[in-house]
Amino acid sequence: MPELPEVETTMRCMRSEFLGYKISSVKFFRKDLRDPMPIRRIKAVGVGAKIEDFERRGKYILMHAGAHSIVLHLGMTGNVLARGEAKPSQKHTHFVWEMQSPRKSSKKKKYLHYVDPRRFGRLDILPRHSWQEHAYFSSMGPEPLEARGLGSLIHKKSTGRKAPVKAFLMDQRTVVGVGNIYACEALFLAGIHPQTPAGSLDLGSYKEVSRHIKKVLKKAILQGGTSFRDFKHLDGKASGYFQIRLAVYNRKGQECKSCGEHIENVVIAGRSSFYCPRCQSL
DNA sequence: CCCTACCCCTGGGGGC
DNA sequence: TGCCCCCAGGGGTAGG
Repeated sequence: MPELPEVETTMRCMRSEFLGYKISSVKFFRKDLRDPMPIRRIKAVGVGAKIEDFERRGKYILMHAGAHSIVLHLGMTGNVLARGEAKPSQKHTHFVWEMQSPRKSSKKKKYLHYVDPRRFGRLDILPRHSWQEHAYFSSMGPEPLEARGLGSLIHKKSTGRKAPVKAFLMDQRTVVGVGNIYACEALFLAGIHPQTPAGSLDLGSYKEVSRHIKKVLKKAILQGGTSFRDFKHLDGKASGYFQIRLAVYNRKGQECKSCGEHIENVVIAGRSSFYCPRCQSL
């Protein structure tokens, strides 16, 4: 599971591999991920379509092709591979699409493999002209790296909210793309305790959190996305190599890099949350 | 509406 | 070596 940086990295890799390619045939090895996959529609209108544009919105990847947009979400363990052969290279490969180069001279086939052990991912196909109106997207918050005045936007939404600020930030209606890792990291950098009621923070605090959200996401994108076990680049190599130095996430009991205090762990809205009790006092 | 608990699923790691 | 329990980057839904 990728958060925004991993999804962005995957989308960019897909674009560089497959932009302008036609989906020439598809093979599915099961019928559902988290939901049933629209296999008939993919076969009916996806096969033969040329992918003219790639885009990321929140944690979704969009492949725009003709009158349709193919939507892919990687869930927690989804992964896209670009390979030279159709044969699945690993367990939990759920579909393989044959991709045909737009250049006549290139007769070498490429194959898009989708691998997802936990199958929390999602595949759908929507009308291209109205994809943004679909429930996946219609209530999404702003893109953190594009929105202007992000701190003010978030602060405005926080009015009256009693939920912990960390849960509030991870809600995709507040702002998209912030998952468990980067929510912990951004709150640490901003010196805010993750259990602080969202509505009790002032504009200045939200400006500061927003600044750190952007900083952390940008840095992760530059490094190809943070990851632990499942996120890989399209060539199948693990990107742990690029792993970002995390200040608090997954560092329970270890020393805070800023003050030396031990990092603590608490469950907030069902998600494991890490913070420094001295740097992030309530 | 707001908020939390629970669920979907497989696999890895630690304790015994 | 094996078993068992806990945990994991997301997000939808049910129910208080």
